[in-house]
Amino acid sequence: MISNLSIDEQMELLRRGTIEIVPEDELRAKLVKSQKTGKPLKIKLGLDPTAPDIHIGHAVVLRKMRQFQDLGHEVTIIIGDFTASIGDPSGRAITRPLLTPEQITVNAQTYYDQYCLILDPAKTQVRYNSEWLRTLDFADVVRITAKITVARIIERADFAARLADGRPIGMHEMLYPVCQAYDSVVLEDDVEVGGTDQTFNIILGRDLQRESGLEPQVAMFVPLLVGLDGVQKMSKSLHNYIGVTDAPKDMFGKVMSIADEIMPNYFELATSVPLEEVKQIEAGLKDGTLHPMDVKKRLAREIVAIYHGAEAAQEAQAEFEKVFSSRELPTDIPPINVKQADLKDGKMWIVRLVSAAGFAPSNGEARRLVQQGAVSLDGEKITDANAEITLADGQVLHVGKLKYGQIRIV
RNA sequence: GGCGGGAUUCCCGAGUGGUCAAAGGGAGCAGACUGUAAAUCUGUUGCGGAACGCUUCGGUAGUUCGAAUCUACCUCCCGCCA
Repeated sequence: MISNLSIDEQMELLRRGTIEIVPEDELRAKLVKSQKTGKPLKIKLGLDPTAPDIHIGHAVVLRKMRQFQDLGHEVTIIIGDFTASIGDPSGRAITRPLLTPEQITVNAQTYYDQYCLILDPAKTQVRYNSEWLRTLDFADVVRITAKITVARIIERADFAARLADGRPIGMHEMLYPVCQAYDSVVLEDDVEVGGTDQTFNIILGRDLQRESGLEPQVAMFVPLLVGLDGVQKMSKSLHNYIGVTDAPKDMFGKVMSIADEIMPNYFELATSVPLEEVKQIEAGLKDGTLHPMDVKKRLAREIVAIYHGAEAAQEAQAEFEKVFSSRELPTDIPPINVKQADLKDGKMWIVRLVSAAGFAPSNGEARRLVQQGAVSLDGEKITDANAEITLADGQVLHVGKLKYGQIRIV
């Protein structure tokens, strides 16, 4: 059912959190046509099944897709299983390693499970681009690539940069945007949504559709969500992400660790808090009537609630306040199993305990942590790296700020 | 195909025979201060129950009392010319 909201209202909704819609009047025209004919628009989203975990940065795009679905349109997810064997050069300074078919299958399944948290499965179609790309023969490839010039390809920012710096570009990498553009030709989609790193690829899709006699897709760009470090884009490989399947308390904690300055950004991109309210919050932060920490707690609640529900969000906040504000022990402390056989007269070397608990990757690291005062047992700090500690069931080992474990002698 | 340049630790990057587990910066980790924010300060960042012990400077084989540093071959990358 196509929404009967006015086109202006729809545009208003869809514009939220986008950087650019190319071109905006074409989107409007498509919406008008769809409303008149009752025929839903086809919205395309390409996913590269490389990182098996979806984080709230990806969610920005997915949530935009969800809006389209709520307005009655249809989403097609393209799992780039074929293109993953090329490796998306987007934003990459170096050539990506290739994935095996097995990895791709596993990742694609994980993806599916995760984006169902955001999208409406009933209005989501999933296609694998190997379906059409694998069957092309070399003559087809020549015919397609003949429509694109080399100058056009190397004007792409990351290629240009690599060229200038003397870093290698594989010929196959130039084919990546071509494949993605060809997906749009096959799909005959109306709109493609993507992060700004997809600018070139999506625009190329427009060109190739036009060249192929189709009505070109509208390109919608959403900003890349900045990661927890506040500097680089959120990404799994940079370890600065919040996964959509993260436990509520982890999600909450991660949000609390972001820089104050990026809060408005997160409100706009990662929550459904009305834009007007976001503006008020921003103003409140500026004139000091709102305390940044309170605002951040609200933000954390909003985000956790999207993926785990409001109740879990409340609990996560309570737990957070308990552990970090009141400095009490967390509710659930994972056990550290210590074998009776590893004890000598009931004692264990502190360094071994820390590394055996998995709190340090090596004894050297564990030793350092002890010496730097990061380790305590039952609240008592241990700084002697040679200490032999008498262990008992139920003692709580605390390392650094975040790591807790409860001794269990087995 | 010809000629030239290059590969160092998580990243960048110094290091041209011993004083090199390898400067400096980034990033990370820990501590202090805090709001698990930022900023700042301090310490730390190959392994090892730690001994000047072991393993590391693209790979292999050498030269040498001694190699990240010299030689040969190999692999990969870059540039210019064709």
